[in-house]
This record gives sequence, C-alpha cells and structure tokens, in this order.
Amino acid sequence: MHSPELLKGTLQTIILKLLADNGKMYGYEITQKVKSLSDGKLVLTEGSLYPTLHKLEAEGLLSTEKVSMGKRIRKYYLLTPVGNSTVSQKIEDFEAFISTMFNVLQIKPAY
Amino acid sequence: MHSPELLKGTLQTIILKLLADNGKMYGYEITQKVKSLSDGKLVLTEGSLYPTLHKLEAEGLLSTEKVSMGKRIRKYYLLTPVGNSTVSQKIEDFEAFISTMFNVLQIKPAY
DNA sequence: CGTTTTACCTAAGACTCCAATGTATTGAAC
DNA sequence: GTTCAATACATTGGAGTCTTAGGTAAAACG
Repeated sequence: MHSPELLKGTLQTIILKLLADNGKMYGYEITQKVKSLSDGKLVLTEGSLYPTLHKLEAEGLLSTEKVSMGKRIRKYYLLTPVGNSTVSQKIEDFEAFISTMFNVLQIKPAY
Repeated sequence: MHSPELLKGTLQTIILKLLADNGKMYGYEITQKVKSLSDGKLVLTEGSLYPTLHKLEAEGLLSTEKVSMGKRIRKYYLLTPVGNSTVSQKIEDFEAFISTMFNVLQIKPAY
C-alpha cells in the first residue's frame, strides 16, 4: 500500500490508459483491474473513482454506455476521440515528471 | 513545467533528500536548488515551501538554526536524527510507487 | 535611486482524494 | 432458502496539499 498522497494527479492517467488498452470498462472493473495489475498495492476507492469518472465525462474525455445485465444496469465508460488523443499526453507528462524527480532527488532508477 | 497535481506528496521527499545531501539549507536556497536540478521544470512556490518546512519542523523531522547575515536573519533547516532516518524510507516509498505505476499503466520505463 | 534579487512569511481558496455511508443485485455457502 | 460475500452504482463531509495573492524588508546592481 502506498502513501495516498503520491497517487494525487495520477488517477486520471490510470483511468484513461486502462480504457485505451481495454476499449471499455465499468467502474467496478477498473478497481479490480488496478488491484490486480498492482498486486494489491493500489486500491482505488469508490469515493475517488466515481467522482473522477464523472469529471472526465463532463470534460468530454469519456462517454458512457448503459447496459442492462438482468435487473442491474452496468455503466461502461469509453474514450471519446478527445479522450483518446489525451492519453499519450498524460503518459508523457507522467514520464517527464518521473524523470525530473529523479534529477531533483539525485537518484538513479533501479531498473 | 509539470502538471502541478503530480507534485503532490513529493514535496516533503524532495526537501528531506536535499537536506540529507547538503547538510543544511535555507528556504530560498532550496527553491533555487530545485530549480537548477530540474532545469527550471520544477519551481517551488513559497506558499507551498514554507508551510511544508514548518510542518516538518513541527513533526520533529527538521530543526532550525538562525544566522544573522548583517541585518537580515537567515533560517537554516537541517535534519534531526528522526528526519535523517526518514529520508531513505521516503525515497523507497517513492520508488515503489513509481514501480507500481509502471505496472498499472503497463508501460516500460524509458531509461 | 530605482529595480531586481534575495529572503522571510501568511491567508483564502481550489482541488484531489479518502472514509463513511447508502442502495440494491447476484452468487455461493450452509 | 437464508445469510453472507461479492458485485455495482453513487454521494457527502472532511482532510490534506498546493496555488494565488498578498505582505515586509534587506542587499545588490545598474
């Protein structure tokens, strides 16, 4: 489990990248995917996930598709064209930030 | 210049590491050091720096030394023993977070 | 002598995320 | 067949971090 502070600013990037890779996903699916990809180290709470999804939708980066699964309605999120063109930018921003951080901290990445 | 959101949670780590490397520094010196190490990409504002320094001091990670430079008082910050033992932990937390992020984003570090 | 740089600081607000809570369906265990 | 865990959506209040904007003043530079 990570210091929650570090997550700030990365949640949108995570969501957008997952949707770019997987086409469309619903909220709960995103939480499970993040959990498995991170080996349980990163757990998205609903209190952060849903407001972020709604915000990205309001900004026009995501659109939604409601699908009835029996009596339950599942809400899929998918990238809009705008959202799609934003993903790589977000990834680049993240990588550039990491690079800068390594410079400032004067450490070398252990890869 | 980076998306300011990404910086969140990293400011303490930056300050502690700089002090670990440089012994003691004063506020303004820290802003200049960060600016030069990051090639101007990371600029600490005073509104975030000073409250963070004061908080770290209140938590017992930093202590201060006031030095008169003529009529001006310069306030040096240095690591306490507790602060010193915290630095490597913060760095490790940061590195672990980056590693997790690369897994979740399913990208490889470009180093 | 005026402007830039140095040097400290605070306060109001925005923004992001978390914890807690609420609702309801589905599937597995017993 | 009922209870519990997992699935699935969501909101609200609050904590924490940073930014914007402001305030004060000395030293250096032109």
